[in-house]
Amino acid sequence: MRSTKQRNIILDIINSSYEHLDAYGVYEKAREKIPNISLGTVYRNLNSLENAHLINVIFDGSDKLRYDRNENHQHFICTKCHKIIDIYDLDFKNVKTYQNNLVMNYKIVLEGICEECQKEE
Amino acid sequence: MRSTKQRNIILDIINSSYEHLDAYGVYEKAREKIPNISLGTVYRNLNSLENAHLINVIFDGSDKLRYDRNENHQHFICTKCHKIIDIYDLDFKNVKTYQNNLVMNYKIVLEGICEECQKEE
DNA sequence: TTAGATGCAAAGGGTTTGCAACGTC
DNA sequence: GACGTTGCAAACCCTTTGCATCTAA
Repeated sequence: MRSTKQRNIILDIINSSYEHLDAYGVYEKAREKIPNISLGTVYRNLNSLENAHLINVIFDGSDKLRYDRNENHQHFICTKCHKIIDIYDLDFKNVKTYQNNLVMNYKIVLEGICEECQKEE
Repeated sequence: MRSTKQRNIILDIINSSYEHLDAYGVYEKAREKIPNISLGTVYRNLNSLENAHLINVIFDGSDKLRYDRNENHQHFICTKCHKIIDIYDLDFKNVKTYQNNLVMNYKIVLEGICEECQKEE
């Protein structure tokens, strides 16, 4: 993965933002630095940065994906307005509320390479 | 939420399946019971069943959503082939592998209603 | 030099939606 | 009878992709 001006700026935008931007939000911020950057470039870089584990994707329950710093923390996501709240102090025993947010359920996902895919190539 | 033949069958398909079907997969199975059911009806019911917390949505990293029983368990998701493996015995301390699957990272999401949305209506 | 990256625009495709007819309560 | 639900098809819109050009290494 080469280092390009576009890729560096996109990574910097995500690393310095706490807004959990979607792809278009990243695009808008990137245009402030590179006015003629294309949305396709933003999408391609978001994908490659995520594959390289340099950023994270969040599915917030809406129809678009959102992007986040690669930093050890968890999320509360509102199922009504899709707000994402960072959690740095998760106490996982009997979480019924987090701060003043009502927790209805939780999801834990382990991500990785399955047994079959490890065998390939 | 009314009880309809379509909705009952869709719920039954998900409750009796361990395949983590996507919407089209649910549609195909539903057509075996109701040949003229429409894909729109499947989508609408998947959404309303999920809002009612009767089923769960899984984002597997591909471009489509997948649906799952509402039962207390967790998932391993392969980032290459998007296979989903049910986890019933998660030991959350230092998970580097789950069975023979290589775990690269994990995500914990609490879902619920945020403080602001609780005030509305 | 050359393989990967970009800009542009069009295509793709999963999901949503408008509407008339239907079914549930 | 009122209103939620369905079937159908079209629209939506987020995301991907083909291609010529550019650029990092």
